[in-house]
Amino acid sequence: MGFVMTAKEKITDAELEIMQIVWDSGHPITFREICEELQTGAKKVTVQTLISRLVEKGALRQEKRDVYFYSPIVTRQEYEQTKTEELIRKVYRGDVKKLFAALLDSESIPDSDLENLRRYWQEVNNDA
Amino acid sequence: MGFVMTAKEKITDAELEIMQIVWDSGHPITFREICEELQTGAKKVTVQTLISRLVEKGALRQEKRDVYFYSPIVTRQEYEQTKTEELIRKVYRGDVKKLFAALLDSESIPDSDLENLRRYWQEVNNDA
DNA sequence: ATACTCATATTACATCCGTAATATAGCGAT
DNA sequence: ATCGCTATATTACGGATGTAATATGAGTAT
Repeated sequence: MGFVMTAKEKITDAELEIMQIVWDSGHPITFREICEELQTGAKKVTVQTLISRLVEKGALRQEKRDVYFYSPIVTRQEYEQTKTEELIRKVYRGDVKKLFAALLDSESIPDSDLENLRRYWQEVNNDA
Repeated sequence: MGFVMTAKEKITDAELEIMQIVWDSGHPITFREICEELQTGAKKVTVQTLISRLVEKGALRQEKRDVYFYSPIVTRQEYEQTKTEELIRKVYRGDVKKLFAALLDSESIPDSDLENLRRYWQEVNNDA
């Protein structure tokens, strides 16, 4: 019932880059490691700000060892789910079929997936 | 490629409410009509600001008749497409299959669509 | 000890976004 | 001519966001 939703929905684009790295690494990681993985070219200080905000928001857990270690509180699945539902709700106004239609049309979708999806679409539209 | 993208991607949530109304009405509509359709409870002045910003951004066209009439420059399809690709790129990092997985798992998705989708998913995963 | 580097904290700052107050200009009722 | 309403324009303003400068304190190399 939308109780934890607040945190997940509020992760911003720049913060998401951080979360992706933490999610990818299956274990608690340090500031240093995060910086090493980051592709964005942001200054270290900037990365620190983003991490701090994620901790404030309750998206990351911070454990003090010798140095801070970070691990996700919001899981990747939760986040993906939230953002997907948000897309359906806001953009497609609840109509999932329209999302499918867009997927079928997408140029950013590779090859084989598309072909399968297309077949599926035919089926659905035949008995509808 | 990617030449008009700027405008579409930058339509914000509040602005999207306006676009949805303009898209729904198949013809150029006035400020008054937009206000009547809007559910958000925003003050008229606020609606004006949003419309102005949409015109500035090149999402809406403004024609002076007796009074201004607004019609979309960015189409609903273009917008849906852009936002969907954005989701796949940023959240799923290009992996469409993961989007499907999330759809299958979604509690916010109604009934029969889900059942069809589930079947499709089985097929795909059987020969993969 | 000194000078450097690195982790962390505090503060800054421009732009965007949601929301709106205020101002002006035209039209219709009196 | 005047009052009031409506359409449009201009300005405002707090919070979020992306980006970062500055400060501080601990550890390391010399």
